[in-house]
Amino acid sequence: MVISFAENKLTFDSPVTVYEAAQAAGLISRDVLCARINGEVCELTRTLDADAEVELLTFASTDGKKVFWHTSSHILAQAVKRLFPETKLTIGPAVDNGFYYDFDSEVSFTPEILTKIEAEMKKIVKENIKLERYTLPREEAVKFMQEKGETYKVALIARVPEGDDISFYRQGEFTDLCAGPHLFSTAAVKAFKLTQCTGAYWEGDSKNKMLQRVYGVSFPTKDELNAHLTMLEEAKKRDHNKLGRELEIFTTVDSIGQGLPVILPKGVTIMQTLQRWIEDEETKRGYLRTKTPLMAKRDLYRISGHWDHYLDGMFVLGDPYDETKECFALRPMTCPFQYQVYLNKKRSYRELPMRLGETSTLFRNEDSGEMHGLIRVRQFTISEGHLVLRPDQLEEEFKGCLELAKYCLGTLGLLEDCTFRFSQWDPKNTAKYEGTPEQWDEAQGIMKTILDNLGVDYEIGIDEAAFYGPKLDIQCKNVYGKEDTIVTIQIDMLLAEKFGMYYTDRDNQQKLPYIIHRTSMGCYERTLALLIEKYAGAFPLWLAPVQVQVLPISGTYNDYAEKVGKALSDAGIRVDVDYRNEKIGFKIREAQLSKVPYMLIVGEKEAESDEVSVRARNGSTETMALADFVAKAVKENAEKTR
RNA sequence: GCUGGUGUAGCACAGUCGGUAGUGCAGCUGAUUCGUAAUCAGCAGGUCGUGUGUUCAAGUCACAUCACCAGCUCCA
Repeated sequence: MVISFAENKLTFDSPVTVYEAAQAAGLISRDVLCARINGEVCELTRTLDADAEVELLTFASTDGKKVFWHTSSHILAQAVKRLFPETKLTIGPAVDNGFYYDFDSEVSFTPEILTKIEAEMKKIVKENIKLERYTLPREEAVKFMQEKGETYKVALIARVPEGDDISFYRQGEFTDLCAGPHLFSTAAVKAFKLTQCTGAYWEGDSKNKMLQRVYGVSFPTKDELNAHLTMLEEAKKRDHNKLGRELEIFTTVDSIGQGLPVILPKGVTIMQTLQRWIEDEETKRGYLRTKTPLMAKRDLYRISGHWDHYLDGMFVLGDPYDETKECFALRPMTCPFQYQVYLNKKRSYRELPMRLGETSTLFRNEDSGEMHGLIRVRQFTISEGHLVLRPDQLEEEFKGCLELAKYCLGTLGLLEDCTFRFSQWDPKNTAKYEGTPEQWDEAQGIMKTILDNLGVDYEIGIDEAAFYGPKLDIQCKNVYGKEDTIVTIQIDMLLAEKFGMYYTDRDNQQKLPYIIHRTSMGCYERTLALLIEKYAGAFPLWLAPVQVQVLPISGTYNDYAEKVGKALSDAGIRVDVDYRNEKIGFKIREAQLSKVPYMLIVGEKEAESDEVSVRARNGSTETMALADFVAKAVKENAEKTR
C-alpha cells in the first residue's frame, strides 16, 4: 500500500500506524498532534492498512487545535474524578477558543477549587499518560457506564446511531465515552488555564438540571498561553460596556432599570449620524417612510400571533387576562403597525413592490439575566422595514435588501467581522412555529434558491427561524467572540393572510403578497456597541462625536482658536475648542484620551499665517493652511473614510 | 429565569487578627498664560449596594435581598 504525505509517498508491505509511517517519512516532530487521513481527522496511533492520503496536523491548524483542546478537556475530567470521585461526567468538547467539560457534582467548583483542579491536571500532564482508543458492543458499553454510575454517559450511548462504533478513550485510570480523536499522550498539554466555572443545562434545555461547566484553554507552550491571556486583557479594554461609559457614550441608572441605558450626548451624536445617513440612503432606494404608534391594543398582537407567542416578553399596560377592559402593550415589533400603512386603501399590483421604512423604537421585556450593555436592552431603536411584494419580485427585492445591508455594514467596517446564517425552522418544535410544512418548504426553498443564486456563503441554523418564516441573519462577533445578530432579512409567508393584505393583480384576482421583514443597519444600540468595540472608541471621522478639537496654546490665542472653530463648524464639522487655561501638553493628553480624530494646535505662528498645526490620532503632526484643513475634513466626512 | 463571581467617593483601587475609612485621577478654589500625552497648592467629596443578625465594637463575620459581570437558557 502507498501512504502519501503530500508529494512524499512511501510504500509499506504490512499495516502501519500513522506515527510509524510519518516517522519513516521523517516527518514526526514534537509539533505533530494528529493527522487527517483521506479527509478524516484521527490520532497518530490509527493503523493504516490501505492506500491513504495523510496530512499531519499541528496546533497551527484548526483541527489540530480542536484535538488538543479535546484532550485537554479529558485531562480536566480526569483531574476532577481524582479529586471528586462522586462527580458524574457528561460532555466535554473543544470549542472555538478552548474547551469545557460539564459535570454534575454536589461540590461547587469555586475559583479556589479550580486552582486545585489545575494542580491535579499539571500532575496528569507530567505523568505522560497515553490515550488508548477501544470500542465496545452497545450492551457492554451501557453496562460499563452503569457500573461506574455514569448515568449521563448511559444516556449518551443511547444516542449513538445503530451501526456506529461506541468508542472509549482510556488514559490511565480514567476512561471516557468519546468519539475522539485525541492526542497521543497527556504530556503535550504543557500550558493551560481554567478560566471560569458557570452553570449550563444538561442537553441545553432549561427544564433540565443545571450542571457545572468548567471552561479552560490550553496551548503547547507557556508563551502561547500568556500571549492568549494578554490578548483577552486587551479585548477587555475594548469592551463597549466599559469603554462606552468611559467615553461618555452611555450610562445606566439603577432607578431607571435594567436594560434601559441613558444615551449621553456623544452617543446620541453617533446614533443621529447613523440614522440620518441610513434614512437618506433608504429614500434613495425607493423606501417610503412611516411613523407608527409605540403601543397598541392587544387586539393587534392577537391578529399577528405575537400575543400567543410572546406575551411574556411584552410590556403590558393593564390586565392581559381581563377581557372586559381595554388592554394595551408597548410594541415589541413594527410589523403589524406598518402593515396598516399598506392596508390604508386597496392596492394594485402596480404599486408593488412597496418598500416601507421606519426608525422604530421597540420594547421587549427580556429576562433579567439577558441584558448586556448596549447589545441586549429592553428598549431599542431599529432601522426597520417591510417590503410588500408580488412573487415575481421576491428575488430581486431580497437581493436589494442584502445589498443595502452589505453597503451599510461595509461602510461601517463591520462587514468583515460578519457571517451569514440561514435560519430555518425545526419541524419538531411545533410550539414555536406557525404555518404548514408545505408553506415552510416553499419559503425556505425560495430563500435557498435566492441565497445560492447570490452566492451567499452561509451556515444553516436549525430552529433559528421566526415563527412566521425563515431568516437570513447577519451575525457579528463582539470583542469576546460572542456572536449576535446585527442585521436580519426575513421572508414571511404567513402574516399577509392574517392581516388580509391583498392586492388586485393584472387578472383582477385578489392575491396575497409576500412580505420581507428586514433591517438595514440593525438596532442602533447594538450597532453602536459593535462600533465602539471595532474601533476601540477611535471612530472614523464621520462618526466621531467630536471630529476636531482646537487647542489654543494659551489664552492669548483664544480669538484665533474661535475663528478656526467657526470655520470648521460653518463647514459642517463637529468641532470643540478647549479654551481652558491649561498647559498645551495637558490639553493634548486629554484630547488624545478622548480619541478625537484631529487636534488643531494653534498659537502665535498659526495665528499670524492663518494656519493650523494638525495632530492626528496617531501622533503625526503637519502644519497647513486653515482653509486646506477645512477642505480635508469636509472631504473625509463626506466620504466616510475609515 | 438558572449557576458562579463581584459590590468601598464620579472613575481606578487600598483597607492586616473585627476597634468608627484612605491613595491616585476627576471635581471645586487660587496661583501659573505655557508649542505637541499629566504645572503647583489648598478644599470638598463615603450610612462601605441594602436590610437583619452575631458582638462591648462590623467595610471586615453570618443570613437575606438588590445591582453589576461571566456563562447557560431565551431573543418576534
